[in-house]
Amino acid sequence: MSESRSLPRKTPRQARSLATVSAIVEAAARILEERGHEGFSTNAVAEKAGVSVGSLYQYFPRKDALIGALILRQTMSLIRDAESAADQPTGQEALSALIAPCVHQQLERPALARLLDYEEARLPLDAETEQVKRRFFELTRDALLRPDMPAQPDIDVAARDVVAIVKGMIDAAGEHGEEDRNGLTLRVKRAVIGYLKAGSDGG
Amino acid sequence: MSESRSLPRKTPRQARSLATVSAIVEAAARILEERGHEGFSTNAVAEKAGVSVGSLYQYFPRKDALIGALILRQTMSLIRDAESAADQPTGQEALSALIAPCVHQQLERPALARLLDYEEARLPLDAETEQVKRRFFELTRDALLRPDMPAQPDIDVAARDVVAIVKGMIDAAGEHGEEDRNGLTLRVKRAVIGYLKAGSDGG
Amino acid sequence: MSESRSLPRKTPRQARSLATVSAIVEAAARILEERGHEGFSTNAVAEKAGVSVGSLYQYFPRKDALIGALILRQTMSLIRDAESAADQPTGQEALSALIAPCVHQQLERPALARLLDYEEARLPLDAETEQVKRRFFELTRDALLRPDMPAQPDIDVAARDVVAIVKGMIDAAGEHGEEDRNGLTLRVKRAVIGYLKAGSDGG
Amino acid sequence: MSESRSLPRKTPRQARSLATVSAIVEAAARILEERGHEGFSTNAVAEKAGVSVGSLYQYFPRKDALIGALILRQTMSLIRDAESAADQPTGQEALSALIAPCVHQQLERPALARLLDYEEARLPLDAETEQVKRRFFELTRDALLRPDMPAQPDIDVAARDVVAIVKGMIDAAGEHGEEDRNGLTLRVKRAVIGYLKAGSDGG
DNA sequence: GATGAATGAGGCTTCATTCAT
DNA sequence: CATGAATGAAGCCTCATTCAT
Repeated sequence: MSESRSLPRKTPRQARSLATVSAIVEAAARILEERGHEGFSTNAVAEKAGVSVGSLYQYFPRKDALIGALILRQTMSLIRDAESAADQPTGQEALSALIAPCVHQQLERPALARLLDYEEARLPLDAETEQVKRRFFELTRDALLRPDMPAQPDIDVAARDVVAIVKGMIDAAGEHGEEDRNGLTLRVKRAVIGYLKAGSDGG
Repeated sequence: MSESRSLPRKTPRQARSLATVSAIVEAAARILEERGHEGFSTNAVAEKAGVSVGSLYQYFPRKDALIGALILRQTMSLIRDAESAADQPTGQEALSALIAPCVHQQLERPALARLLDYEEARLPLDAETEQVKRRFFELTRDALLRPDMPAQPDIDVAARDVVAIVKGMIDAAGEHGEEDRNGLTLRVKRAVIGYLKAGSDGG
Repeated sequence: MSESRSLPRKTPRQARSLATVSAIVEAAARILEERGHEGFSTNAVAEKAGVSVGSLYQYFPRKDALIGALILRQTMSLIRDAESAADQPTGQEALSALIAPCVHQQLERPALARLLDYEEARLPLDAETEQVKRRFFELTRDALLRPDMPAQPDIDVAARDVVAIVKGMIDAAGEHGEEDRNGLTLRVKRAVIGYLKAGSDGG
Repeated sequence: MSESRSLPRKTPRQARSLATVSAIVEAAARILEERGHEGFSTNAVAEKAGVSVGSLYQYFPRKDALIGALILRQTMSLIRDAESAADQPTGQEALSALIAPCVHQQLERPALARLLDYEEARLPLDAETEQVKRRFFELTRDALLRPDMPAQPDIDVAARDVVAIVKGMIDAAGEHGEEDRNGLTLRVKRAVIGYLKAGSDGG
């Protein structure tokens, strides 16, 4: 609905266009990582993608749309992995299935993750992205409602807090250059469980 | 003592200039809040501060120095309040004394806090700021070492995680428009305690 | 081949841009002549060239590059004419063939010549310009080595002095508003011959 | 008459002021040498002179006046030494007495000399400076009129050419980093004599 | 007279965006 | 559709000059 902000101005029909679009998006990611916000210019992205600026503007009506597309790409990639949480037998396992992809994505490209985080807060996101993000929240909420999880007085607040804890810890780890994904995943899960337990008995 | 990045290029000698400097810093804060990064221009800051750009550059050698000064100001303000943690009889109370000022600062000016957070990661901080930040970390570490706190296998990791949890939760709250400071403080503390307990018995 | 200081940042591929580039260079020359260093601004040059500043910066990465290109243009123009010196049968004629183009260029646009002279000393020249200048020196040296020229104890010193004398006299003439090119050429040649004769017999 | 351009706005009566003025002028010289035109700012000069900008403007109404004063200082210093030419018994000796101070001044501070040369051409000089320069020209003319000098068809043209030759050679030497003053003086004299001889017999 | 804080016009340069080819 | 030259508003920053203290 507010598509003008981040969706490609024209949905690519041909394979070539698809390839172009994803080359551009990946180039955007790389420029962002390598040069930060300061060096993130449409010309730089086009050059790295091996296309002309004109072509870039064929698919992305404005600079922000590039970031929007990037956010969508990363968020969808995250949710694809996180969906498996729904299939886990226990809450504990569901939680792990949620945290692991987050850790993975953050430590895979920490600089990118951090920058996109910032952008997510700044930019008006398009409907699709919002929906994907909502889905992640729901998965979290559902995991917390599993029978093996400590009961929470307010499940929405709990879910929000859990997401915040996960985000906060993982982000700090990325910034700190941490590389032990399993260790980090464990610590994050421990924190979440600790929070849930502490909250279940009236806090 | 002096750091090219964020310290005033000229230490103000006259009363007039002291006023100018703080007017500029506060103007920078306001512009950042109201217009975000995009609208944060030296001219805008100077105008809002009621001085000329020239004056601004008399005290801040480059645009980034404004942000640096702002970060220092906020960090020092935080630490001033947080120092009381050292005087608390118990770890529990020390923890509260640490969390409360964080919550206060974040909810007081959420947009500003979030933007400065981003800048802290991006900018090379001057020595003074680094030291103040280290001090906050030490206060946290000391609190966790109190006898009434669950013992941690690695105190530094624990302290870092605690800081990350606090930051993550408070930041999310600010973004979400939360206003109940006491409630938030309690939830954060609960999360921290939960994490510490979960961590003390080997996870 | 490429030199960051004065070569166009982008080699023009289309006919359009070739025209743009030379329009810019000529505009630079004119602005320099009409307004001197003080009035030599990129905006002024762009305006006089009838293009936008952006276009100017598309081809010249910095202001100095404009001057560099101008120096190269003038030096190449000079050498093109001076090359005929190599074909002259006698040293006397070769000398004339060297001096005449210098006089021509200086009196054609005296203000420009003088300013560029100053810039040549100030700016780091790119490889191509250096080479062209070296070529001029070699032509001079070769002329002095002809059999009809008085033998010199140190041919390099002699060549350098001759170039200095020529430059000094012509520059002064330009500054003085002299217009009689033939007269000037003769006087300069006389000075050079006088110097060479005086130097040949041990000084 | 056109005093506004370079004379101190107020003639210093007190010893202290005199000291201040010459400190400023020398500071100007140093800044010019060390940082060239680009770094030559009134603030830099004031700082190096150890006075405030305000004080500088007390004595020099505008930036150019600094350069004007510097030119005057150097020119007067030159003429002071060159005056001895008038006392020499022969033209040959008078010529040497003229050339030597030029060589001295140029090689003493080559960068400064070259920059001032450029300024002399650019700036409207005040009456006093003009007069001092004229005096140098007269000394040269008189030397050429001595009986032991080759007769010249046009004495003014000859004097101008001689000055140009001297300037050209000495300047090139300074630029080239030459340090042998005696050798240079001899070569310059040889060139001048050569020119004069060549000119005396109708070319 | 001296000081140095303040001014603000103006110069350099970038970069999102358009559009002729 | 692709290209890349062109645009020009806008941002950063300097520095000659003034003036209140």
